[in-house]
Amino acid sequence: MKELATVYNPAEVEDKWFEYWMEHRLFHSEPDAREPYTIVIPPPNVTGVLHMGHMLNNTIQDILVRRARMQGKNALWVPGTDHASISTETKVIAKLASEGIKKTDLTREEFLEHAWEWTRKHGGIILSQLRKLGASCDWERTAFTMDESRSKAVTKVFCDLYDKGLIYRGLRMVNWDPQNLTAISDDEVFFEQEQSKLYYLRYYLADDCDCKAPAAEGEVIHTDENGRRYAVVATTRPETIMGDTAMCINPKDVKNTWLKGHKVIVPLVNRVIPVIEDRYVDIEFGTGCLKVTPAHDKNDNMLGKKHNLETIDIFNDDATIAEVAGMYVGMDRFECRKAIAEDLQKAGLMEKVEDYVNNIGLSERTKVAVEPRLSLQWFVDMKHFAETSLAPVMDDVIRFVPEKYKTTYRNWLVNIQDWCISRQLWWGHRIPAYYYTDPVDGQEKFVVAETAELALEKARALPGCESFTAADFRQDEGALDTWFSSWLWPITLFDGINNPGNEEINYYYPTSTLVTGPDIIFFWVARMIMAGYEYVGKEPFKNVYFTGIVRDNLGRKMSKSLGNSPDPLDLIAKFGADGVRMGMMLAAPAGNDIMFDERLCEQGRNFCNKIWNAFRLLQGWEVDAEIQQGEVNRLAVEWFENRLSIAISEINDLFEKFRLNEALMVVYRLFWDEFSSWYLEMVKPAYGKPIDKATMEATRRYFDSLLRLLHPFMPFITEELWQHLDAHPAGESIMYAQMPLAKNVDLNLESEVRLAKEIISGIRAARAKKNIPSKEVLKLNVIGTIPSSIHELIKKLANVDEITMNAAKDAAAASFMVDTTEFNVPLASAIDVDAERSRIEKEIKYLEGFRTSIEKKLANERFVSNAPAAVVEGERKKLADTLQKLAANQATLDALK
RNA sequence: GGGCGUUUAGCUCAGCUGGUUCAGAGCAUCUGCCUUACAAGCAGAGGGUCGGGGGUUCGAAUCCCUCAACGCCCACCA
Repeated sequence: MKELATVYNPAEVEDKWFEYWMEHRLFHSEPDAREPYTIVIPPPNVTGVLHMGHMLNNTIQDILVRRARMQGKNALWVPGTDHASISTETKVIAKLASEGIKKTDLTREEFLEHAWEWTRKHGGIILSQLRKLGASCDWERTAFTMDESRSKAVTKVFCDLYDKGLIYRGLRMVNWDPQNLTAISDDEVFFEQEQSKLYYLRYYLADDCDCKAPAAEGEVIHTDENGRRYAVVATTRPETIMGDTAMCINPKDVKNTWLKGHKVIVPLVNRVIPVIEDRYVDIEFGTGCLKVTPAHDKNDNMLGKKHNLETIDIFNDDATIAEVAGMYVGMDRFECRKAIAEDLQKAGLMEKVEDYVNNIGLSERTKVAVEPRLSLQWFVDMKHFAETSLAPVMDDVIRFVPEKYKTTYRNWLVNIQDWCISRQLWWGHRIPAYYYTDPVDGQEKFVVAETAELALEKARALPGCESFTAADFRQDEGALDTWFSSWLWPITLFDGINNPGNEEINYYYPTSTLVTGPDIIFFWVARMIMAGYEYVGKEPFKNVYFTGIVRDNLGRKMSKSLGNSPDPLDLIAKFGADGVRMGMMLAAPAGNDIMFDERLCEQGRNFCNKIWNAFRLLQGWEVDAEIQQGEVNRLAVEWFENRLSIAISEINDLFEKFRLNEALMVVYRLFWDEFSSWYLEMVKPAYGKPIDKATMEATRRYFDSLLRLLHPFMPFITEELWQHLDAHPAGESIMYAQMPLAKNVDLNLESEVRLAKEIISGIRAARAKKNIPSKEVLKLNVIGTIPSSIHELIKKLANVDEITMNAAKDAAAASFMVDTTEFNVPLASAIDVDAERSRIEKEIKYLEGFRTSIEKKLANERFVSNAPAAVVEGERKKLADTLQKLAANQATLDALK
């Protein structure tokens, strides 16, 4: 073996091993007799770039999948990308715009060609970045939500749900994105506070002449300088007055009873509208008068339906004022607001304007204010799905980690709204609805079918349509919401829609664990559960692990706009993939946000180096088969076996609870403290001396076990060293080495070595305090006894050449206590009597206080009678120990005087 | 407006159904060491009245009430 550098260099080994894993198809899985362990990747946007959120998410998935693989399961992690309908279309439009091409200049086919080109060019970048991280996905299975197989399934499901009556087409209020010119679902709208104005508008009575009755008690009647009466309406959107078709008051509103049964005139527009009454109106808000614009507000629309009001849609698709408005035509909605406000002012129709903070809905993608709009769209009836998908989560058939998200999930399901799935976009799965004009009644109708041919067939069966040809049909121009394909992901990856009951879906489904962010619990997680029960009759996954949000060290969310998100690839270049993985995981408490700091990666890198150097050490040892295993080595070997088992049990438990950061910390400390700082020091031969065979073999075995435990977290360095440790035939990998199992623990041995370690630390502390070099050999006097089995160990690690038990107290020695036993280290130089005395006095004071508190407790009749016997017994033992310690300290103090 | 969560050492977090000296870990800090695996290291040390207040209890970081700060989700009264 050639000499290894003193510093681990990740760049030299990472690509090499990834290629090795790929070359030998070690990530690949096929159904077999083993228990499956399946993870499907939350597909990142096909044209996206890897960010820290992906890093965290995918590191966790990789850890789970690698561990499962090493536990003998048939582990499969399926990668893929999402076509991200709106996001990608927006990007393509922007790219075309930069070339001076407008989407409207292109045909659907031309546009899609550009989009595919863009996808081919940028798609897969993110997947290759994941490889850098070491992601052990079965890359041969890489899927795309819009590839042939997935597309076919999406269309099939649409038709099936339509046939079942669970998908319908209807005119509904939807959230309209006037930039992308498409409807979006409720979940794609986010709200932001905005500093705006509340405009108070005058609505004159239309029939003022016959209602001059004096104001009744509590009435608030507005009258202008000419004695004409008017109502005042407060609105944030004066530009919608052209769409007003009523004014509404609360029937219980005393202020406004004088308006009942009258008609008012819409300012500027001069249209006469009725005053209606509805309890919906908040008496306290503004003046208690609400202008009703059924075409442009969800609640107004509800009122419109209830009171049979006319609906005037005054906006074009792009939220400019439409022809029907009759004024301000072509003007942008916000321009129009300004213009109208001015005109109202000039016309004396503006009572006042107040500053007002309100929440406005913005489109998640374009950040443009959403326009509530009546529109013919396709919806999924969610009531049915809500019924099937609530119980499994509440009953932990599907386990949510952390559990708190069960509540979130339930709240959403019980208030569920129908899902608007149509988008006026081209990039996506085209809606398989075909429109035609019915020759019988001349009405526009449609058929839903998987293909145009089937649609034609279906239509020909209808009366009067027997002679239809393809030319009589027009396919719906819209595409489906991206999530309408994502919700099938765990099924379509195994072809479970097109080919139900096939071998793969039967084997890999339900998948084991889904790792994703809580931000898409509704978009994706909930809907996958719905689709899972609908199409496979089983839950899509057994566990859902929700990761936190990655924040910077100031607690700010990492984002492109803030520029506080490091480029993951830069981090990998700097610290190595293993270092970055470890840095992320150290900071990722189960279910909480992670406060990421580059220094964590530094810690990861340092750890790699520690592992590397531990390997260099044992690699340098020479074995002499002739020499016998000494007492110290025998003890050390047995003891570390114990430590390993204890740690393995802890790790198993932590993994079960998805507390991966804590599991990592256990391995970290096992390797660094127990193995490197203690075990290796225990068995390390003197310089230039050989080591016995038994110890060497045990040590190599332990190192091997440690590498296995570490491998899920740090795949590269562990593979590199595992391959160095022993010669393996080509194609073998630590990836398939079995995870070590816990053995029975010898508690007696454990406590003996713990005692030895504390004594050694005591001696080292005495050295440090007295500035005694570690090379200087000392003696140890025990004022009492310790097991003889640990004498040699103490001598070796504390550099002591003689241990005397039952020794007399020596006032001139440095002293310390472990448990109730006192130890003296005789010193050549005089000790500082004053300092020593004051230290002991302090100790005595503390012990006295402690004693008093226990005595008080034991003197308390209610404690003794109420507390469990074991607790009382424990207190008695504590008291006895304390008294013993006090006596020892007092004796030392006396001797110093 | 409704719901959920967080608050423990300088930082990031553990502390389960109250009770073993329970106040812990890692990092950072300080002191001493270039000891022939590793200075990206070794050895040692210091550091917190567990957000505030009240209550239950023999006993509270842990249970209850209340207040405060921060964060997230849902709703969206014009």
